[in-house]
Amino acid sequence: MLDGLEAKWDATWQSEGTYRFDRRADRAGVFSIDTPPPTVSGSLHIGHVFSYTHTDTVARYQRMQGKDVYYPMGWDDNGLPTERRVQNYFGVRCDPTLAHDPDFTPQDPPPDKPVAISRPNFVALCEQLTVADEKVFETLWRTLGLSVDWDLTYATIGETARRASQRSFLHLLRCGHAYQHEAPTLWDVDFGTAVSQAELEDRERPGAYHRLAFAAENGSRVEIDTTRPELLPACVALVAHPDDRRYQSLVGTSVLTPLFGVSVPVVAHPLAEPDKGTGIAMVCTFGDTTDVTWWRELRLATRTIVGRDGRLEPVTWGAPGWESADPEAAGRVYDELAGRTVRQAQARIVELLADSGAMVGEPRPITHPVKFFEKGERPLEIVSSRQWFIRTLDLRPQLLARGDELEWHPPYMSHRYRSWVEGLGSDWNISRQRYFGVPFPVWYPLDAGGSPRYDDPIVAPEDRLPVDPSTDAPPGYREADRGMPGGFIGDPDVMDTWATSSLTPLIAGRWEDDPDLFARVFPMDLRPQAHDIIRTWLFSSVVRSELEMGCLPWAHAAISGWVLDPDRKKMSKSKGNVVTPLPLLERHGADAVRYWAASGRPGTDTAVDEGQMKVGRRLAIKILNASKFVLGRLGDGAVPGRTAVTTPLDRDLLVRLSAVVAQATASFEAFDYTRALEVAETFFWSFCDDYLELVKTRAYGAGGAGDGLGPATTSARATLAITLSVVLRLFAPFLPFATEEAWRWWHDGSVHRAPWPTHAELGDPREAGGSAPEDDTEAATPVLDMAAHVLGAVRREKTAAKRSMRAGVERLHVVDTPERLATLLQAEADVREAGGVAVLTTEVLGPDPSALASITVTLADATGPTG
RNA sequence: GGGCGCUUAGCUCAGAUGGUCAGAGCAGCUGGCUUACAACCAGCAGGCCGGGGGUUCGAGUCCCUCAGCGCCCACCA
Repeated sequence: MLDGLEAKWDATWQSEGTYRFDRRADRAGVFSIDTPPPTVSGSLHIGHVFSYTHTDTVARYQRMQGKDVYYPMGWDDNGLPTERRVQNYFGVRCDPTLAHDPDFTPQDPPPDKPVAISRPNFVALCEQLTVADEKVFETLWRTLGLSVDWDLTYATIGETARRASQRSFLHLLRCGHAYQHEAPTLWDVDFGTAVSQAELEDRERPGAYHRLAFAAENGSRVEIDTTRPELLPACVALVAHPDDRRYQSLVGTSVLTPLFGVSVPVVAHPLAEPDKGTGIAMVCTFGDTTDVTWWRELRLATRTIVGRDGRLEPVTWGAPGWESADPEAAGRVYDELAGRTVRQAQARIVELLADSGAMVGEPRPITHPVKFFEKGERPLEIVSSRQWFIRTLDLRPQLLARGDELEWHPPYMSHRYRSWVEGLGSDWNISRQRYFGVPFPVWYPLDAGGSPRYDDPIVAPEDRLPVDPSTDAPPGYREADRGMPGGFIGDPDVMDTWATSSLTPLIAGRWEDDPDLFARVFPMDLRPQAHDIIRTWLFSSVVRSELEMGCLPWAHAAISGWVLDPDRKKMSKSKGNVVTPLPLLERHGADAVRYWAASGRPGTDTAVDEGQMKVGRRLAIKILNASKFVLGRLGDGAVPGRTAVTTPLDRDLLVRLSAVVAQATASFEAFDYTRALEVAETFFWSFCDDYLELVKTRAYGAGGAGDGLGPATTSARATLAITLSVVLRLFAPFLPFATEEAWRWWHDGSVHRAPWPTHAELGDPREAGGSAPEDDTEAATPVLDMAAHVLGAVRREKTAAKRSMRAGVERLHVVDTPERLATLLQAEADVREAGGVAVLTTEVLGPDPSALASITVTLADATGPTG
């Protein structure tokens, strides 16, 4: 019954342009969504389906509310994940020193040993592969029924995105918000690139304290603890807390490093922790970020030894900056270390220290947090390099204010943003020493000696963007001048992937490329995203919008949770517990999977639950069945309207439905799609179980034939039609396929373009029936509740007697208050029909306070009555 | 070390501003081929709302505290 609906309606929606953005609306009439561009080089997993469904329910709701929904789809294809995938897929590696080869084609099958190719060739392969990946994603999204306008797609490596990234960078450069700086940089030696604070993660790693003895001027020994003895040659000071009495007399003096005999000052700084190790620490250039702080604030010397490849670089002991009490001895020791990785060097220097007697005791193993690039496998090193930065530290007050201004769903997610902004330690490093990314649109002139003048960059003209300085020549130069003395070189770096992703509100809105469109969609209404990238994507987007536009990029941030595996464990490739969505979609259908996704509340981590999907599938089937049934009762004539609803039971149902509409609407306005689904579902099941059973017969019409229908029948038919229409629309955001199918059985257009139901549309059915409009507050026991109550008693009795639901009831005797009995009698005929009751008698509850209401059911052809 | 969230029937979870709030759905059990629906329907059973203390006439619902679980952040000596 459900099978095949996905393909059928996807094709119809596409051909009818159901989700096409129509740019006639002004900003107030538009609901714009800054859709997260999924990383296409990653594998599809169920988490994508989860959060994108959340957004889609909101998009569909807004569309039905009459908003022109701007719902584009981006593909995040720039950056490291794509590079890695291309290297493996084609068996290539990028060598930026090579020239572009226009005739290059990748080998098939890929060679065992990677072929070195130029950056333009490499980028072309990246583009080729991502296009194929994007097709796979689009197919999945369309199967899932995302109401995206598929004419509005962009890629983060695409021309629009490159132009926007470069243009914004040039703006920042002009205003001084971007700057270039040679400084200690967190460096991944395997990827050969700098990384930013946002891409770090701490991992607990085993290490060891090594206690080393330095020689003080007075001949005594000063002992420090270090986990990185291999950095001893890079030691530039010892540091203690200013209040630490043990070391106060040493501060201001110098000590000699063991093995290398370098004289280093003993200094004081409040960051030194008296109870950590011996309370006095060795400062190296650079072992960790605290070293950088000390080095910068105390203006210490610079002696760097770790190179970009993670190995110790050669050093000339005795040369300026490398003075030693015994340069020859220092040189001999250092020769043992140079060229080794930090790990190898550590093993060797520990032996040398032990032999020299400078090691105090044995190394003491500990575990401690070590900084890693989140995608990396080796601890980060800190090396000195030239990088581009965006000033974020100075911006903190504005960023905090913007965070308060943004409406967070759920609200507590704002804490993560706040704590991130408050904890910022450095400006945002946006340059990466990689290849598949947006290049910096600058060149550097070469002086007569062929050295680049970095402080005098040549900036690309904005009307030429996007440019690639590795293949394009700057204004006033010819390509032949590249690399020649007096010529130029291009900036070799590309931007951090977040430097582009942070502009998605601008890129998706076609900022400056299409100012008319941009004015209609920006600032966007909604940024949906997961909570793990608040510090990266959300944060950086706020930064860029603040600097570029001086406002928030969106009004609302809807933060979705993660999908956990069925055992509630976080899914990860390494654990092998990643759930792929396609088999689930095939097994249960898109509506069913969407139902499961929508049952995950905003911000809540949710486990994959096929049981929920089965429930969703059942609901979708029920909707089709109930629709078929209702439509079958409506007869051939015109469907009567709301004014035909006169029967108390029917009016009661619509009152209840009106409340459901109000709740669902309020929930959607608060981005609580789960609640909206819940209230619709609860109503729908009771509608099927009780109301449909009660009016089944009446809706047929007594004599059946044509024009002789009584008002009771007309009332039932009107109620059924109105309710079905409203219910289908309430479910449309969640189950777009089943609702569309049922809707088109009796409508021409799409349910997804139908107006969202309103209270006004349902009206006040009491009023329509001409009775007691003031009755609202004193509804007493609604007719439907009373009828369902009695019907339930009849069912219970039949079940207890192990009889069929079709079994007749000889006599039904109800004892209750006069008010409740009166309510019941308003639906007497329906109750009797639904229960198969021959005789219904009532008895008013006596004044005796101990008297109890009761229902006595006497089954036909059966034994003992009970109550 | 700081912050945030969670702890309610076997399972997954609802329970605004404290007073029909002890709920739903799965699973379980008992029945029924009821002319919309057997991938269905009807019914039943199920919990001292993590522990302790407090505020209140009254607390899953507010405050304090303890214990687990999860996540985010943090300067690697």
